[in-house]
Amino acid sequence: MSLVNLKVIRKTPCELCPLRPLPHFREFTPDELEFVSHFKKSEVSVEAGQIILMEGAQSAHLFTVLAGWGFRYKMLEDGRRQILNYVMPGDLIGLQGSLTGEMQHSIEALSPVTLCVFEKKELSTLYRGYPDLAFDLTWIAAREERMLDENLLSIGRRSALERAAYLLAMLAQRASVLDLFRSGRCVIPITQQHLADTLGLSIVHTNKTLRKLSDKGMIRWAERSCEILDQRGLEDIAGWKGVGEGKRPFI
Amino acid sequence: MSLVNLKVIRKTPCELCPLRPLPHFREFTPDELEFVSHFKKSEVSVEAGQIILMEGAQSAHLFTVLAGWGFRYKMLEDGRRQILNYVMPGDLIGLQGSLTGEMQHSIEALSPVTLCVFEKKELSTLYRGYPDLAFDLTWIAAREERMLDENLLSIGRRSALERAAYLLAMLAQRASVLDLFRSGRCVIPITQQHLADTLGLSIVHTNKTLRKLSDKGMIRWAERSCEILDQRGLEDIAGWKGVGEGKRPFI
DNA sequence: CGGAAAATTGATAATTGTCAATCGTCGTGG
DNA sequence: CCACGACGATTGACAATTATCAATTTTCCG
Repeated sequence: MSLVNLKVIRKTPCELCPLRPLPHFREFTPDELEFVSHFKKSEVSVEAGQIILMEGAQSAHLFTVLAGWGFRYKMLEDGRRQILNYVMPGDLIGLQGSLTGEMQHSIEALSPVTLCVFEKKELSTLYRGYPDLAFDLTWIAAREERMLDENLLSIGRRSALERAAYLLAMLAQRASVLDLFRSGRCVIPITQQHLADTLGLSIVHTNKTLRKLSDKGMIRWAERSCEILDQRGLEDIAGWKGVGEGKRPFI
Repeated sequence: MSLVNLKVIRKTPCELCPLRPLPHFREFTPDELEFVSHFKKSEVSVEAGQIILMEGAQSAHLFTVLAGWGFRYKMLEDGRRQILNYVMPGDLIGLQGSLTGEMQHSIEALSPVTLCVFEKKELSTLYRGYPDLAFDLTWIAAREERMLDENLLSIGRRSALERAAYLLAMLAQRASVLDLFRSGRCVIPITQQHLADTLGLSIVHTNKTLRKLSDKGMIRWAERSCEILDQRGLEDIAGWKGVGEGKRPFI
């Protein structure tokens, strides 16, 4: 079981979900909202550094991130790690494992994370009774696919500097539509080791690459996290124009 | 419109689908089979080298590959190309574009390809009336996600030799469960430029890397395609044990 | 005030890319 | 039938990028 280190806490009613009011997410019908409210079984919190889902596990649950940052990754037998994508509030995790039986990747918390807990076995109820939500689930899977396509393009064909710029710009953009930067400062809770394992670079070369971005005044490191000072500049280096996602479903 | 160069040909009835009898695919109920039969509007064929779907297009259709090989890719503005994945019989293409409105990647035929044509706007009928098929669609999207995860791990963390071995072993495995190698010989219709653009390597280095695999007697180039002679050997080099997929849905 | 984890740096090595040819195959037109 | 051109495969020399090694230094946290 993969929930060993999770702490169950009280459940925020879906009607009061802090994410739903964001203009970024699609509206629910009252009917859907009620279903999801029942679909959500509880809420758990995880500390930074803990593993939320482990490759090979057969979890009975899936989760939506309510708060905090995490990352999905895979490892080779000799320990090399590749971070596949990051998860942040509104992201559904564990769907892949729920469908195909066994998790093919692991997920770890980057910061303290709060999760809504759903039961895998109730998915069939969702598919039978709520076709719009079922559609949303496919949409969500397709969105993840699109992000992976972008990452693959980046790792396969961009230089180290372009890659780093793309990654940071993308993270900043995803976070900003979630209104995650209340402080006005755009801070990503990540270490250089995480970035290296995402970019497919060594830690040393990652450091030297980030140094170039620092020298240009585009980012700054502090408190084991990265502050984005010039998102537009990063996008220019990457040759990437942020995706103007309209509304997006979530569960 | 993206169907400019497609040739419409007669429609093979789904009841006589040559793929369905394969042990690799899940069974349909008679009800589902009838729906899919109506869902399928026609059949088109595409020549090798032609583009099936273009990034940015808003296709009204989605397709299932009935025969032939193709590949999904993205390009940077300066022409650098990254192949994201390959498509082969049984694969659904265009789903991502159908959901999010616009294709985010292109798809090109590697060999002559035959496609079943479906209409995007009838997806809602599917979701409302056939929850099991809706579930399958999500499953299919999750499967693509899983393959991308593997590719990302490979490009990010494996050496050139390991990467090439992984890619060829993976393609051979996917093709073999489709019974694509009737001749007894496992031949992949691909050029070294395609492999290079998949592996994130230059064409020259790809050539030198493949040379090492040839020298070991694991592969052989002939007629602009790659014959796999020692699939197990490739898997060993890659440190990858083929996924033992059980039955898999398709539409 | 430690001690551990993260960030940084310089030197050197390994990997991979670029350039510039050459060769082979195959289809086409003379 | 052969010359020709296009495309793909191949090769060697050299350059650029990235990795590895081996410290330090800094920051964080108890």
